[in-house]
Amino acid sequence: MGNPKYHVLIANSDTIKSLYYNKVLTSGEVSSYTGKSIPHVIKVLTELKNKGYIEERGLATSTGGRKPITYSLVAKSHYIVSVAIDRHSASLVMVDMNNNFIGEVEQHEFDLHHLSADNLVDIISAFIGNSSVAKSKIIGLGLTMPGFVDTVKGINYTYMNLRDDSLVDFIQRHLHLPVFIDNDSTAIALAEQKFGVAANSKNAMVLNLGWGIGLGMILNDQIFRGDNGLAGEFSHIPLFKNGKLCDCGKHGCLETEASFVAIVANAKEAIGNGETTSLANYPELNADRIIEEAIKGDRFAVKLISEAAYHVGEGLAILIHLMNPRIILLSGKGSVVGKIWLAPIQQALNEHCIPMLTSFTEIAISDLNNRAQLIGGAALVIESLGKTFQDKLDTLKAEPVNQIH
Amino acid sequence: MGNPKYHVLIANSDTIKSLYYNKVLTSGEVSSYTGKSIPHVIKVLTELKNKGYIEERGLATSTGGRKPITYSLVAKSHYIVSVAIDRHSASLVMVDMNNNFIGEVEQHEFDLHHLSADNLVDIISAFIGNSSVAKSKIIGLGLTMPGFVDTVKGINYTYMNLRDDSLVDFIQRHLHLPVFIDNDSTAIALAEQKFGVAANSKNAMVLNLGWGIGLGMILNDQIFRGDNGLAGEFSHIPLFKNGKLCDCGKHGCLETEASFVAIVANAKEAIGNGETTSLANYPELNADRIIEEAIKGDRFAVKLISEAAYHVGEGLAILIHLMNPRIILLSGKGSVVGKIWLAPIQQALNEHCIPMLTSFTEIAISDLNNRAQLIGGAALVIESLGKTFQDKLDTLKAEPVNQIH
DNA sequence: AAAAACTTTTTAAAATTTTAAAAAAGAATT
DNA sequence: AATTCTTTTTTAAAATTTTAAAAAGTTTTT
Repeated sequence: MGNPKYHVLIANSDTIKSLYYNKVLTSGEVSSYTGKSIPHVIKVLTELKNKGYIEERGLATSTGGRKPITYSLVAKSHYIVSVAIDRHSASLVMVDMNNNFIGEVEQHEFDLHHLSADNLVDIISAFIGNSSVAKSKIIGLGLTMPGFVDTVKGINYTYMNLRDDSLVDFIQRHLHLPVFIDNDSTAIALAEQKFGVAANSKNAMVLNLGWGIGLGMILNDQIFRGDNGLAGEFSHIPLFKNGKLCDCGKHGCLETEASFVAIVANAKEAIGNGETTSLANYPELNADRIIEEAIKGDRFAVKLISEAAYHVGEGLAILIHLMNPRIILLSGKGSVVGKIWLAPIQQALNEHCIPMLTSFTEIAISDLNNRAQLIGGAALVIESLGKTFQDKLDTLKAEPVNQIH
Repeated sequence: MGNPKYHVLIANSDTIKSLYYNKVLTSGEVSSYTGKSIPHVIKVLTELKNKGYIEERGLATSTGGRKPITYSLVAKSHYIVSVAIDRHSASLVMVDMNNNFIGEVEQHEFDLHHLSADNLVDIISAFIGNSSVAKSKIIGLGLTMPGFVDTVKGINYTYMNLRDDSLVDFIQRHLHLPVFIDNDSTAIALAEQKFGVAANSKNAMVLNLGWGIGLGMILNDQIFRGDNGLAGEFSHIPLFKNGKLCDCGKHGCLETEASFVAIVANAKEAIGNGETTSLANYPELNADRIIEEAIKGDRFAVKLISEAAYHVGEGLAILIHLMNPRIILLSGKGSVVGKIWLAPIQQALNEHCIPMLTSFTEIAISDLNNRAQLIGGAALVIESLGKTFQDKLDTLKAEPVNQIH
């Protein structure tokens, strides 16, 4: 069964993680991240260096003493495949051990409802085959997508639900690679926690402003997924008595007033009533077009987003009362026009929150934007190094992973 | 500085905690709770036994092998003072190391808005003085109360806010005991996690059904307090467009429809309109009277609670979408009539939740009832053993705790 | 009743990890 | 330029903790 790279990565997972998330660290810094003593950390670093996993990166500056040696992971020693799926497309990218994207992000368009697990395996297989990276250097695949995802069982109850089989097991069998799955919004939160604006926040709410409004949560420095991985259904909290039917079958979900689902519906209705806007020029409207026109300055597009933003703020007021987060971070594709969301959200919070609570919570805009989900998918694989990864290899003993190499 | 009892308790805090929460354990069980090997655990247990902290409790049964020795904490080796405050009273009790209440629970009535820190110190001081327990055997005091509580700074922003001083530091200086403070609902959640129905739930929402509706959260097996200890303001989530003014200054809080605040207001209004109910016999109505009459079977009292319960259910529907808890536990004084709350809550969830989510969440009723907060206060002291306790002793070095002994 | 099977406890050796002190390297000060 | 101070790295000893094997105690089976 044994591929030695896994043993080394798993046995030293805390050190590997700290270097992956921080790029360049001194032995002292690794010591504080891992909670181990410096002599011990230096022993581990030396061993990892000798095995080719990490390399020295020169001396750091000092304020009056010996300059510390810095270390980082050897970027091209291993790779991770990140597959980010949304309701209408998949993005695939190869990520190296310094969290760099290798080559172009590959895009595929489809309707997620009609995507089969076979289709997906073919897409990923071809991507890996066409890449410049030897398959033996790939340590795993991070698959992130909307829906009710059980990360432990490897099942997405909403999409590609295989009944008798787990989606993750299915893909693993065909690709002979360890595969890890997570919800798209959770992946975005993970990316923001490790590489984004939420990096130093013990408690953060990360909004995925997309077709719906996803929510990824960082609580007590941990990603929170709920008891079955189904937490963060912000889009479907029952908030309005508007009678509007939601995709989920209920009425009055936040999504019916506050997401691009609502924005597009409102746009179409207003255009039908003769609203003068550049949006009227498009035969078919979607989130991307409205975002584009809002950036160009179309007043009506901005107004539509602002109205939705106020309703998002009403939902966030609830969230703040319940969770008392350090930061609420606007991320996902809609955050490209983050500034438009900001003022109405703040307005809603002023009206609906206890002032003491809002005073402790900052509202911020992501700088990872549409790369967040892909970064999160790769981080998901790194994050699972350690016990989760070992358990996966153990369960795959009978049917070994990576036997092709 | 040193009182040796603290050193032993702190150095072996994981073992002490596992025994306090589980009463009687074998070495193997302590090993799995603490994550240490059996030879190591046995060494620790032997040492604690020799020092008089724990004792053997005979052999446990076996299904075909050597019977394991069981251990528990020596009940009378040390004590904890638990002080549970609500809006109108304080309860004090002495708790031994087996989580037994020693002597009677002492009650004091007041309006919390008019209680000063000096008053409180006097009450606690007299209670300790009148108790049968030697002060040197008391390891600490757990103070639990409503309001915005910062457990780290030891401040309650809502009540007894001393401006230039922290409430906890103030009490410590006067009692010469380590003091730990927490929000009432959080304490109840802690009690339910360690000794109640939520004991085996990784994720639990514990409702404190009282004058307001408090919420204590257990997430990923940890008590969650938010970034500043202000999480769980379930009572004040803005949910209704009813225009009703809430104590907090906002309109339409959950509390305005779903708590005993609302129940009492609705009762008074209906009685004014001639409603026939045994509640009409009371000159002054409060939560306790309505609960009493509901238990006796007064139909109107039951109807009032049921209406409030439905609105609580509307709030819980939001909570389930956000948190995907394993269990929602009805606790606090209102849970004495838990069955009355249950059906309307379930009804609201059926109407407002995605069925997949409700299928994973159980609604249950506490069996700790009004003892929960006191148990939680004592558990708070035990839970802080380890780093938190050590930090407290360190900051008190200059002004030593327990120097009186 | 003796043997076998099983579980817990004890013992001893091995490993991991930390502490403390010394050495090395660089910056600041005289 | 030499000295002093600071920080990092290395070394060696001490401690903690685990692993593996043996011993002890109970129950089940023969």
